[in-house]
Amino acid sequence: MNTLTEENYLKCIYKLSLNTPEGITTSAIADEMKTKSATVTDMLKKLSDKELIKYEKYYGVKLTEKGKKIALKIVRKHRLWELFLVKALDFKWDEVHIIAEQLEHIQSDELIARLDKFLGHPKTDPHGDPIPDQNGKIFSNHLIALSELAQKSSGEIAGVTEHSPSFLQYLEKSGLNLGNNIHVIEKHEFDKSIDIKINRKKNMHISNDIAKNILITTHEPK
Amino acid sequence: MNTLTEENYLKCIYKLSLNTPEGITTSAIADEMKTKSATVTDMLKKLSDKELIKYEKYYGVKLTEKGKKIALKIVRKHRLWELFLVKALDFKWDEVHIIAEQLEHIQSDELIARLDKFLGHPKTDPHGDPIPDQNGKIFSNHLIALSELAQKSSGEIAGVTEHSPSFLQYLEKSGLNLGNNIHVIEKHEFDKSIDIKINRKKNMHISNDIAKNILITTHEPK
DNA sequence: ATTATTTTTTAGACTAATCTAAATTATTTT
DNA sequence: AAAATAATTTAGATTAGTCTAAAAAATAAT
Repeated sequence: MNTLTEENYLKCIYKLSLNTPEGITTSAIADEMKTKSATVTDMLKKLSDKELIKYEKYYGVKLTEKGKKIALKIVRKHRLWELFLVKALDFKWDEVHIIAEQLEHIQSDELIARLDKFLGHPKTDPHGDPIPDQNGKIFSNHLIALSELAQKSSGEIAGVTEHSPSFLQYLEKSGLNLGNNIHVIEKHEFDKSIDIKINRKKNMHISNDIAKNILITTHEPK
Repeated sequence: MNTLTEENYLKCIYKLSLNTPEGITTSAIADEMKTKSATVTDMLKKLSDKELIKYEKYYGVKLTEKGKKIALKIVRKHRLWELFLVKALDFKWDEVHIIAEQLEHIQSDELIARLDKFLGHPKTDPHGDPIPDQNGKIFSNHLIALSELAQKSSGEIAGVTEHSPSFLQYLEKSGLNLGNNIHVIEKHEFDKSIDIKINRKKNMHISNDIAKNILITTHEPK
């Protein structure tokens, strides 16, 4: 079994590997974990001894299959708990992250299996992120950022790439919710802001900073 | 905030104080925590510095009001989570203790409040133990051990004082469930075993070892 | 292609929680 | 009441995770 800290490092490395497939740097991990590089180096040695990562000094780091499996299990637990908090306990989607960061470390395979069943074997969490299955497989329904959607075309909001409460609260206030249909009316060249129509009703103007953090599917979501 | 280990010591001291109101001994704690007396002594100093216990060398230990409040909050969380596991996730009552020991340390007052609401503000956990309220108040409906119930009198099963899976599984197999009506037909002097009738139907003979771990209320439980 | 800068690692130290062994205090026995 | 026994505390060591400061390696700049 791994310690809570080890689990958090694995999760962090997995998360970083989504954007940088090769050689995650020590400083990137230190940054994400809000700790110092020296601390990270020590932990990398430990994880390497356990064969959870492949680590070469001064080069960078990559999860092994074993490490990836553990990381995906933590992600699965995190997302199932987030959905539970929203669905069963009526939390709002911007309030659940911190609590799920604790719950994701509870050790019990039976518990995860039953939670999954309780929620009806969901495919995505409250932010639209896919929930890995028991084997760590992720159902990916190739999404694109709203900022990349062509003018005059449509899609549904399927997720977000930014999870801060302030961003999520902004979306909520603006009526931009998971599953909403979005039609791009016009894209403005100079600042990359766009005019959109939500659910064929409400018109709205949003900045590129917002648009690039909203994920769109051109098929039915969920 | 207190560490997980500190929380477990407080919970342990609280638990022991129910049977031994004054001066919990170092060795009793070491026994319960499955650790060594020297380790306990160190922790007692630490908890004493934080004013969570009153500690006098070579004498023993007692929770302060502050310490008791924290202990009761952990007990509250433990019992709410146990009930959640049984009610919502269909766990059996002998499977929930180990998982609840982890869940009880999740830090979020909002989470407890919502869990409590989700469960309908319950008064007792799946073992019949009372759930302390937000202020740490425990509703006590003065229970007696089945072994103390007089011959020819009746009551309902309201709880247990032993939580091991083997004991709970035995009860289940025998049809001795929370809320069942028990009538004492005869008490045998030589081995203190008793003959009972369950729910005015099934007759049964049980040993004193079993009877003394079953709690009875003479009024309606719950 | 040297030099300067940045990144990474090593070395040494600290805290929390634990242990064993030795010393101290309390309790029990005779 | 003194000796024997049991319980408790102290002393010193260990492991996990963290830090700062210094050394080493890699990268960037002139």
